[in-house]
Amino acid sequence: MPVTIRQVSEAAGVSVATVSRALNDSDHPVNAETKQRILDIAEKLGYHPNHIARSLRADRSPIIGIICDDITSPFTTMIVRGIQDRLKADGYFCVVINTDWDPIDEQRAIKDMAGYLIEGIIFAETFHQFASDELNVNDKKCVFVHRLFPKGFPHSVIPDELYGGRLAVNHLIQLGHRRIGYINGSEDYYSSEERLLGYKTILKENGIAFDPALVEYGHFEVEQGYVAANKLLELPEPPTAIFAANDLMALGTIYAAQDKGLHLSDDLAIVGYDNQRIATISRPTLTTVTLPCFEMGQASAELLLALLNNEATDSQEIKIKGELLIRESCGAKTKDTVSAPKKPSRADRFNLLNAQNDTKG
Amino acid sequence: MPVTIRQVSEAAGVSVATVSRALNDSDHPVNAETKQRILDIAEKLGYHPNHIARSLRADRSPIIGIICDDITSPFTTMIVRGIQDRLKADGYFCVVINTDWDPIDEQRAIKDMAGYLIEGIIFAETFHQFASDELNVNDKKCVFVHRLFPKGFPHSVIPDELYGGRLAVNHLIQLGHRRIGYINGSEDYYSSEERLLGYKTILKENGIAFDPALVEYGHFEVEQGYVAANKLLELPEPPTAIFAANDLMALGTIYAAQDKGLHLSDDLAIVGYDNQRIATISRPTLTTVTLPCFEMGQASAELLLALLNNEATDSQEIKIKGELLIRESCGAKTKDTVSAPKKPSRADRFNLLNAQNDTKG
DNA sequence: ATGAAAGCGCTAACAA
DNA sequence: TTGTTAGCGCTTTCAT
Repeated sequence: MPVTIRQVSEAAGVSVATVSRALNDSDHPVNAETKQRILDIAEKLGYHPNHIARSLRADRSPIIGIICDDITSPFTTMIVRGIQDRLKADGYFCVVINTDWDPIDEQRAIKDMAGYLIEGIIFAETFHQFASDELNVNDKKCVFVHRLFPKGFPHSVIPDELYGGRLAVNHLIQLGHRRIGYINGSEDYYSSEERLLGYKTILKENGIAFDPALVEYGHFEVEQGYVAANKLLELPEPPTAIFAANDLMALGTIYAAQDKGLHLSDDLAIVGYDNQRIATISRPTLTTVTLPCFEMGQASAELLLALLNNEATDSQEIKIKGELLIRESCGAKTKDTVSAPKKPSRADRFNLLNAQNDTKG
Repeated sequence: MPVTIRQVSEAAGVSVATVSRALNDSDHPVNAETKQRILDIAEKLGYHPNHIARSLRADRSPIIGIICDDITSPFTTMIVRGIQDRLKADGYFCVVINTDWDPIDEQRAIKDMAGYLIEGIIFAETFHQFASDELNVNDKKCVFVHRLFPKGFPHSVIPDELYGGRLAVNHLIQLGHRRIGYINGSEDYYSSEERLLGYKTILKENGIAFDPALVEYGHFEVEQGYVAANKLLELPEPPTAIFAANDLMALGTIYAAQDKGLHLSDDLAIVGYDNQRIATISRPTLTTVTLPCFEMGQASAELLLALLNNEATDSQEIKIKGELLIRESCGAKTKDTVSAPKKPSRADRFNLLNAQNDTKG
């Protein structure tokens, strides 16, 4: 049976109110000695506050809900981690619910969370926009990170796609390329439009004419990158560099170039996007623009905290910039290659020492 | 302001007790008509139960804690998803806490969770074993999935490593290979020992003598697979097939073979382990043994639920079997290659229809 | 079949 | 500076 505030009060010979005040650094004055004694006794008795009782009293609980379609998506995972890290610093728990793209599920999740007096909800990479009614009813504070933005919910965090497109293409231009192909993402995506805009503007700023023939589209899979790259490489005047809208299509581009007997990165330079694991282990390793998911998660948590404190009540759309990671695929100087031995992680080192019963595989 | 049971009772002209009974399908008899009326009114008023109040009363909350080192590790993510899915079916929320390999953090996490009247904790891939005191103090029910097993906590779920090793090597033997190299994981890991045992037993069962020269070790990185594969391929009598303890080292093996001008999979067959994303996009795609993380997560949730119902009180170590996925790297027949176009996921299809404001990238 | 009321652990308004 | 007490929303015992 857990120790309660009452038991502490009896042990200390004071009232529960005094104990509560001492334990919570209340504004209400408490004698310093008494306070210390209470703290000691609480410690000795192994007292833990009952958050449930506290929440019932306060009509709010230190839990934030994260609703996503599937935490298993690598981007979502990183966003969730960013949120958790930021909120942990403020003492919040995170409840994560997957909806598997089912708006009905999402509605139920919102209801359930409301029943738990959850203070706010972050929607992370959930690509549908039907659950708004439920949200309005329960008028929770909420933030949307990297997803569709329903009307009337003005607090969101997204990556700066235009900037990312500029970063990638600028790098190729700086390396001397003038004829640069672009394998864009699906045609009507926000990200695709923005990155294409970045591609166009940076070309223009460098006095390079935009050639529509150099733009292909794919839906973010290796094979589609392969097909698109083949089209580009078979143009009468093929590009000397290709920017792909994600690392998987960049890998498809590598395969296409290999099949044509091109030498990477002399005959063809490639820049990817996302900085997924594949970018660090492909041959050549991929120069790529990061999709700053962790930072986006942190920013969304930060924004939610501001909302909970009734700051930042006006509409806010925060854009997070990614960065360019230079690896081998453009031939630029780099130290980050597959043949460089990796420094073992903290976990690895621990495992090496304590692996007797270990099941890591 | 959320609707309470009191408001429903007033609207229905009955006592709160009756409402509570009606709402909870209580054993206590309630007039059928009255019950229906209460249900209707609750529905109309938009009543949601306040879980916090309910938990305070019941002295337990429908929340399960998941403690892991880092949810960002792909295996951990899948385990967590498996847990969530299984527990969702029973109406539990999951709170996920990352400890970043810090045992102090883990202890604090356990304390915090206890304060939330959490019913049980699942430790998923946390590779240290210091937090046991805290656990004992709070005597929560707990299950360990794919991690170190502290003494005295007998409920665990792990992959069947021996079986996995047998699966991989058996496949190679069936394809006619007699000289099979093995790039094992770090030497003192449980998984390494078990898989090596699988390798040895299946060889023996097929009348193939064990040759220690065919076994190398690496710490699960591409580069270490590359180095180990080179050693094996430079033996006086090199293997015709190599089994690598994870997909990354299998990729290193592909690179080593390529650098030696070997043709995959005619000159060298390769089997990996884990079925990570890379296995589906490498060239050749990797035949691999799955690490059944999702299923392990489900099983651990199942086990915890049994514990909470006071079933399964005796010691239990559940082993989950992976399966062999046949792709290109052994030359066995397969339909699963990189050039096969992928069927768009449900999410993808949705996005194609609703991508106006989409930020996917 | 229904209701009244106690009480889960805590905080805060009010009293002393 | 400390104590007393009401009450958060709910379930359940006891009474009717």
